[in-house]
Amino acid sequence: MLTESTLHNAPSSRSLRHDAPAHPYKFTEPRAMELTGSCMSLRRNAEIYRENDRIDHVYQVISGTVRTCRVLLDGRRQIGDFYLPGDLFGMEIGSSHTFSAEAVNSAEVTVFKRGQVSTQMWALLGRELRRTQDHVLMLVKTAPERVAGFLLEMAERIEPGDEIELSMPRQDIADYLGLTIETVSRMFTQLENQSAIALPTSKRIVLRNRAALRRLNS
Amino acid sequence: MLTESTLHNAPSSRSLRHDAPAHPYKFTEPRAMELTGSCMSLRRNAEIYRENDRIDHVYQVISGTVRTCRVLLDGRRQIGDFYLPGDLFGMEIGSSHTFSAEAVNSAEVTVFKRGQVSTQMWALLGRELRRTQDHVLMLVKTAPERVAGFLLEMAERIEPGDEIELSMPRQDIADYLGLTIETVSRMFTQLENQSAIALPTSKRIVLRNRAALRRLNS
DNA sequence: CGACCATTTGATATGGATCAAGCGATGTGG
DNA sequence: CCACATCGCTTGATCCATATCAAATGGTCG
Repeated sequence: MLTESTLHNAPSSRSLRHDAPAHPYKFTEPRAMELTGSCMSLRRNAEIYRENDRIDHVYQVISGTVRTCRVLLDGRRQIGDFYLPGDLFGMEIGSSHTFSAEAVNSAEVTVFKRGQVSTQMWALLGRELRRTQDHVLMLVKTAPERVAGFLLEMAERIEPGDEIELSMPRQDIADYLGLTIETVSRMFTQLENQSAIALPTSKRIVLRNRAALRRLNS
Repeated sequence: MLTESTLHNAPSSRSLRHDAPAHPYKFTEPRAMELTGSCMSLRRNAEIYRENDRIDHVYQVISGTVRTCRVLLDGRRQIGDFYLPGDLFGMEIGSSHTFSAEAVNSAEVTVFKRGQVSTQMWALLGRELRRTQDHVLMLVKTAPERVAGFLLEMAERIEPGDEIELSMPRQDIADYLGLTIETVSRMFTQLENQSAIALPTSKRIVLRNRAALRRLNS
């Protein structure tokens, strides 16, 4: 089984990206070091791997949140998925990644050579497929449905409780749901007005009426 | 390797569906028989398997086209993918299907027990994941981009030539792209006006300017 | 021919994007 | 400690792409 290495490596500060497109995806952060079997500490927006990089590792989130994404020529960004503590990611097929992976905020990640997790590969790939299929379904729904679905999904993944802490900023949610930040924000306040949720702070969400959210989620 | 059985079975006419939702998904067709290792002949819109059915087979398209889909409560339908001759489908993880599979038009399909293709499972699953990821990316684009992308994708899968025969009706294309038939139709005529394509008939498409399509596809 | 279905075309409505401004928290320097 | 810039989020006003509603066209099969 997977074990967590005790090694800790500060992210290297080599290979800064100055070529990032303008629109919403414009970070200029150090690229994370790739040390097999070790635990990497990542700063906000640090890259773990990049689109087109060779695939030869699998990663596990120890703390924080990781996102995978692809950027279109014109700067539109699509977030493939969010990975929370315990989740494995980096599982793609072929010789190179079609997504890049980045830390949403400070995070720790354990890196494995693919061979080390070969017995889990099957389950991993299946989980990935299932989630991507659900993502497709989400993208054909209306804005309130997508946001309600997102909240239910996060609630389910984080805790059994009714209060959740969204680790990602609005822009990430928007890029995951194929909406704009303004629309995401409006949907949140709309849900709040319907008292389906409460927003003690912008990142903290209380699910006050799951049934209403499920109804929206259609 | 996979071999094509010579057995031919007419689709059974048991288990007609009368409970189908109203909106665009309203077929009332016989459900296909499931005979292991055999070659099934399917009529238009015949079901091959249904959402929530137990997963225990893998299928290969011999002739015709197959679509996988999911239907939301309110009747909105999402097509997961189209499968053309030679393609394997039915590959999902878990105990039951999250999609149903149906013949787009008359089709022949060979059925295998999962064990028979276990060595291909890995590649299959990977291909499926990759295509689903591309589908997600497609769904965040604009209507002209989606349609251009769809045509390029089909052209690539069918032949090296510049003329393609779309086996599926506009409604299926619309449900695949998350658009309406009207919008799909308008995009076709728009592409025709830009002489990026020609439409000798509504199902036959000549790619007259792939570069223009690729530019749109962004 | 005439019924039926798929597709196209046209007119209008609308959900979400875009553009622009306001607001609240956090941090920095004087 | 307080101006004041900065950043992420929210709110408002307007616009536009695509949906919706409705009708015309065309193709197929009896």
